[in-house]
Amino acid sequence: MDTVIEVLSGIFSQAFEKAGYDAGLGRAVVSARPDLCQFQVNGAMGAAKVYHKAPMMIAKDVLAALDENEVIERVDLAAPGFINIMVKDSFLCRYLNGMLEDKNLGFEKTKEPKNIVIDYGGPNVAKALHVGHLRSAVIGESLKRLNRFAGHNVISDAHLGDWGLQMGLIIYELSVRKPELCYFDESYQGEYPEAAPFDLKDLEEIYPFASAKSKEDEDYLIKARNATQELQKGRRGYRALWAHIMNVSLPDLKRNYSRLAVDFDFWKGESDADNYIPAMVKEMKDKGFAYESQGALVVDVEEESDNQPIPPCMILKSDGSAIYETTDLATLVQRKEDFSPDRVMYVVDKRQWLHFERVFRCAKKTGIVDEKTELSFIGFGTVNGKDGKPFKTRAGGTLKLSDMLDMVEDKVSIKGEEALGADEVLNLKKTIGLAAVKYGDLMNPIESNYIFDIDKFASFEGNTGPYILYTMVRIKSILEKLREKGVEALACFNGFSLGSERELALALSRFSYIIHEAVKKDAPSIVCSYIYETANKFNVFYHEKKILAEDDVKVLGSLLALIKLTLGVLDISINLLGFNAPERM
RNA sequence: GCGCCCGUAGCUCAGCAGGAUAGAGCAACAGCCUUCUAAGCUGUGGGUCAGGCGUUCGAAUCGCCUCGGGCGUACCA
Repeated sequence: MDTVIEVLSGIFSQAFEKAGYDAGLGRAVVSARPDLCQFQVNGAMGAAKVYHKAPMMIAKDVLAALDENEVIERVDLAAPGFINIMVKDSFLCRYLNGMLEDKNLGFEKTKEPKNIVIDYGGPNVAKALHVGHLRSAVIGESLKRLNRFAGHNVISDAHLGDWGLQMGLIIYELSVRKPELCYFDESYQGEYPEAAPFDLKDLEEIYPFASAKSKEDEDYLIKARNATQELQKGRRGYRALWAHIMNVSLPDLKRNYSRLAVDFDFWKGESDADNYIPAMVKEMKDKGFAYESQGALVVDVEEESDNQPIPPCMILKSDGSAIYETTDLATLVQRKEDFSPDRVMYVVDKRQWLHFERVFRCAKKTGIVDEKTELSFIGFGTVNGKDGKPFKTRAGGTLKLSDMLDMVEDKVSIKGEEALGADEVLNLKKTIGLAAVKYGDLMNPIESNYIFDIDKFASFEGNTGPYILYTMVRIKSILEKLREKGVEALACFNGFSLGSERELALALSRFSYIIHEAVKKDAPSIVCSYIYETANKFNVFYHEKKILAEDDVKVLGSLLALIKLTLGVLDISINLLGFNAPERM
């Protein structure tokens, strides 16, 4: 199904063309003045410049050229050249009935599916997920779902941070604490123990400790770097420790992501790129791209058009070990082999812009990816605390993601809790809390910083995830009662009696357009504003009309269709955002 | 230094391929539950869109400048 905007744009483009103007001027948009019209076309004013003619004259020409159709109820002209459009209720009903019959509510999948790899999550192993990891996970998951819904073939990859300095830091710190372990004995020839010499709690303490120490103690940092290098070169004991770290850490990461309803097709990491590094480096050298500079191996990526100095892309550090540019490049080699992607999206902190700019340039320059492969940097803003600085707990530390979720869930109070089973209450808290957190994040444009205020997140009033869920639960409750009355089959749009009903219907008719926009712009926030508006319009209508009290069968059919479609729109939308609604709350 | 981002209501933020009267939420105040869940709905107050200049019939939106804040700027990720 074409979207309503497309239908109107089609009609007006034809009219512009027929009247002798450029067809592109006929683009319709949703009205900025709902008191005057439902849609508008502003092309007459744009055309005035090009055709040296008064906008109103052009608008009149267009009006005269308008073909008869079953869509438009009325067109008004307003100074200086606005074309204001009202559509026929009959058209709207036909359109909405079409949506109702389709499982995707009239949304058309792309005719040119792409292979898209989305790289998000990016957790460091051996380090608890904290609120800083929230955005990548939540945004990436939504972009994955949006692109899949749009018909693309999407592969999600967590891209674990498991090969860099953080591993060397842990290994070195362990060697300081427990030098007697066989892993550090280079002459050791036997099998290493199956059990790790540490547990999750130890790891969560060791990494921050080592990381902090390396920033103060240069000698310590050098030793950690050495450990990193030896790990990468394949020192047996270190590889064994690395495997222990992975085994201890990964299940916990998976638990955490699962709690966020975030899942990955692949849990590959930087370490998986390791096998691809030697050949990649050799090729870059052979082709003359990579050269030695200050002891390190680099590829120049600066371009003439740059308005700032762009440092070269570092392929190997001066000690020969890999840096995150190396692993990101090698990962592109791996992804090309495994998935031949048309597009690779990186959902990462926007402060990493320059890093990815260099990686992308280097990948294209050296032919790791071809020119037409789209490499997208989806940089998100920082999560700040109330003070406007990167979020910290009151004690000054980072807040663990799981603790944050616990806090939000604790603040969810369920009405009539006594009447429900303990399990249901628990599930409700999880469902509502997750909606609050995800919606609270996704409603912000990706690139914006936002202030993470736990009280605000848990307040659940106004424009929040729980508001959307609450609206859906209201609809489900009515539908359930109508099911009991056995009238559910009547659902069919055949007209509108109330203004609020038509308002809601118009909002529903925009569903496909909104999803297309969100996909095109990589912007889940567009879906959030849309469902807030839709839920709000439903609630206005809800207060105005007692659906269960309606006796007229035809009217009831329309009302039923309206709320069913509202639920459908909200349901698909929140699923694309990455959360679900309960049956009651 | 160079570059990028931001500055819109008391607070937190939308809006920015120029378009009509700049929108939400929170907070404040006033209403609405014998009737489908009040986590809701209605209304009121609140703005030199940081400031200046320019382009345009029209600028929060585009360009230039100034002021304020944040971030980035080869061996962390």
